[in-house]
Amino acid sequence: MLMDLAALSGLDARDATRLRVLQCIRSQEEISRTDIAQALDSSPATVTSACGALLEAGLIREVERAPSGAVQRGRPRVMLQINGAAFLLAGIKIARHAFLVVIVDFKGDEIGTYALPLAESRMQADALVRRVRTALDAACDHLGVDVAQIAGIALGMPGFINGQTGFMHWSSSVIERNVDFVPLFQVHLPCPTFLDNDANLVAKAEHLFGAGRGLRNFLVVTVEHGVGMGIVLDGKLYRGERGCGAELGHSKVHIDGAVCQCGQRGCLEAYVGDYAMVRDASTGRQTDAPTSIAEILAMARAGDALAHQVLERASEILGVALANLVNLFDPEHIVLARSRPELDPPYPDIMLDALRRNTVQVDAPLPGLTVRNLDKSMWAKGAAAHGIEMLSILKVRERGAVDAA
Amino acid sequence: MLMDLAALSGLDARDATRLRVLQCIRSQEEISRTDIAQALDSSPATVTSACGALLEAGLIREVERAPSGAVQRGRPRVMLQINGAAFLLAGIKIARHAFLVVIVDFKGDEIGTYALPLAESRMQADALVRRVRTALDAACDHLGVDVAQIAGIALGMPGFINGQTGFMHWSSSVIERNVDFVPLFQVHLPCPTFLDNDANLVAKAEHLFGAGRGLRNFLVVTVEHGVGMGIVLDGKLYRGERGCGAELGHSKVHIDGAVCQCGQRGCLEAYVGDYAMVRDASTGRQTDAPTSIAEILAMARAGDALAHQVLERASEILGVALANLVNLFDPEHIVLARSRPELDPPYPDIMLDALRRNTVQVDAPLPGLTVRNLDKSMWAKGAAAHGIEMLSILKVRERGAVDAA
DNA sequence: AAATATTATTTTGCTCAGTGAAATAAATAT
DNA sequence: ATATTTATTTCACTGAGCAAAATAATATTT
Repeated sequence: MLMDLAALSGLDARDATRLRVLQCIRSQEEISRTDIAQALDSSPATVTSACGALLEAGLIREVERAPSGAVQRGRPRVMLQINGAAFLLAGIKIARHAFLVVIVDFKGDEIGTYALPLAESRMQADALVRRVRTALDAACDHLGVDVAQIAGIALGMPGFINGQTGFMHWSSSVIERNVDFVPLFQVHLPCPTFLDNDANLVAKAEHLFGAGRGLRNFLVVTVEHGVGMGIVLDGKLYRGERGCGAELGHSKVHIDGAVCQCGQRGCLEAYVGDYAMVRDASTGRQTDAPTSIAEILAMARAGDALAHQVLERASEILGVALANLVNLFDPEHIVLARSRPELDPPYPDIMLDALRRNTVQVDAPLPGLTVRNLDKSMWAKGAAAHGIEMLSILKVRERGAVDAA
Repeated sequence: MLMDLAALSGLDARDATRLRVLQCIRSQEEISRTDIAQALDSSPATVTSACGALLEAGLIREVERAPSGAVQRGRPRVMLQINGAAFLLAGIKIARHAFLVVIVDFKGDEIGTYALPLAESRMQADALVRRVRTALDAACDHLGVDVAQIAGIALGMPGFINGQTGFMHWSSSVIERNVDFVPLFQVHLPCPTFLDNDANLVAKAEHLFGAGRGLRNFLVVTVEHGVGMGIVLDGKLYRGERGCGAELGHSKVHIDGAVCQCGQRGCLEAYVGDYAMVRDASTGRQTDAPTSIAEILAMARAGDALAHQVLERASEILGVALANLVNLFDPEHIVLARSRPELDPPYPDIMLDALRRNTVQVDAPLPGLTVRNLDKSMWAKGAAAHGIEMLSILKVRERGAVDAA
């Protein structure tokens, strides 16, 4: 229901069932065995046995409190929920100028965050992994957590990365190309470590904890310095054949249009990315050129025509880009995550209007749209979500091994 | 491997296995049991039993002829292949001015085609289904096939259609909206009948018989009057949440661009669709306005600047649109199916160049591109492909029921 | 308070798809 | 002819998931 289970390596049918049950529980705040059976369309007997294993492993727990709402006749259902205390996990976003660490528990609740500033934005893979260790230790120290309690680490990084294998084809944060990080993780890090593209991880966070909870088809569009996208289709992340799809930021919105940081022309992010808006709003100014979206907004508010025009155009183009996504993917929902500050009126309306005017009209309502702030911890939380998912698999499998012994 | 089997209604595990084996055989010209076991990653025992059922049902057959190539030691493998004679099937494309019927056998080989011209391009659902019956009878008559031999019918129609349920939300060929065709089929047609969107069906045809054979992620782009797209992800057709995705023709390539037949502006097909090119190449001409792509090509060849410019622009825009698809979907392969006539040099190169220049650069090679002629029978063949797939399911299940008795 | 009704969960015995190992089949090599 | 090799089939078994029966825990009725 939530993830591609069959594709997970070395997971037998029983583990897959347990995992499905675990994810069903996670997708609700709390749920009874009967309801799980119904949700997964399987027999109560199967659910009982899977829950037994999960309880024994400490991954879930029974809730004492009576279920709220109208009291029913008959034996009351026992609600199950994720046992947050099962273990801790570190999500780390490899950003340009810092490593952002968030420590979460198994339920996804945040224990705390920590940022390790960086001098250089690109480094050798080996040095990067050592730095991750430094960041982890510092974060634990800062938050009063024993590093030994951390059961897993998940890293989010821009670039083309195969999240299943931990192989990085290219990243703006790493000097080398084509690096297999797995051996590096094994040498330098104290626990299982996972790596994936950062936009994918935000999609995963939305899928597990956010607006995408329980949805099968939705998109996450991230707008900050550049523009990224995560695609969830059929309940699982779509990565493309070579692992380099979802490059919305470099889809073309104009023939021979504005120059992009990638060197091509007419890329979406060359109009709506932070850097592009700053650049465009600075054109022709000798002094007082804006250096951030906040400054452009302030200037527009103060009546500056160019600033207004840049914001207006970006809003419209982003609306059109979202409309194109609706036309192509027809998703259930789109999450638009953009960095602060939020845009003032009338810009959001310009975007929504462009979205509406450019989607194919059918009877069915448009997909839902959630606009949310993409703060730094969101990225790291996405990494954590990925880690939770991967660790769930490990733990369930581990438990299976214990059973067998 | 080839299709979402679990999603098929009422198909138990055994039927699903048989179907997987059947599709594995279909995906190769011929294949031995051993190789099937390897391809499906299952045991030879399982394959033996599945093949037994399929042989008994007459859906496959053993090939007598010794396998070609170097003669091996040991017991020679017995090659299996689809038994084309298992049954016949009619694929029917509901086009604007005609019903195009193609009769194929179970292997997908064409028995023959037939076109029934239509006076009106839109009609009531009921009348349409009656006409389908007329077309079927006429086609069988014309091709010397007994209608009773036809085991299934598949219809392809433009519009928003749920291919699983046979429910049509909207179609340009039908006057009503929101029609459930299943009861109509039951009343008027002599055998199981399936309905789907036409671009999806072309994708299916490519998947079963064409350039998409054995691929998991590929796109089919159709360019004729308008622009359509079929998306195959993870081995199955992606239809979007509301069944109205893949509207590539109405994705926007210009803000406030050319007017499209859908009423919006800047749609891809308002630049590269046949109607748009004819319109644009006619602009400002009092006489000798072209009425077809062939005429525009002839004019360009004769040195007409406007005709050349229209062709050049359409080629470039189509290249950019394809690049955007690569950037978003990162498919294994793209099939570009366009109606005759083929474009002369330099237009294909302009398109390819635009494609290359606008895709995100990674180490991995670009997805493959097949440009193919989209003749009328292709659509109908797509319908037939869909019908074969659905009928395979029915037949396999039927056989299961016989076994049980 | 006891009996009854109702709903949730667990237990039990069974089914059946898929498997590994052994048997068999069909060819080549010696 | 016999040994070797490879493909396929047979057979006994495993194990996931299920239906039905049993049990548990509650509310309602008598």
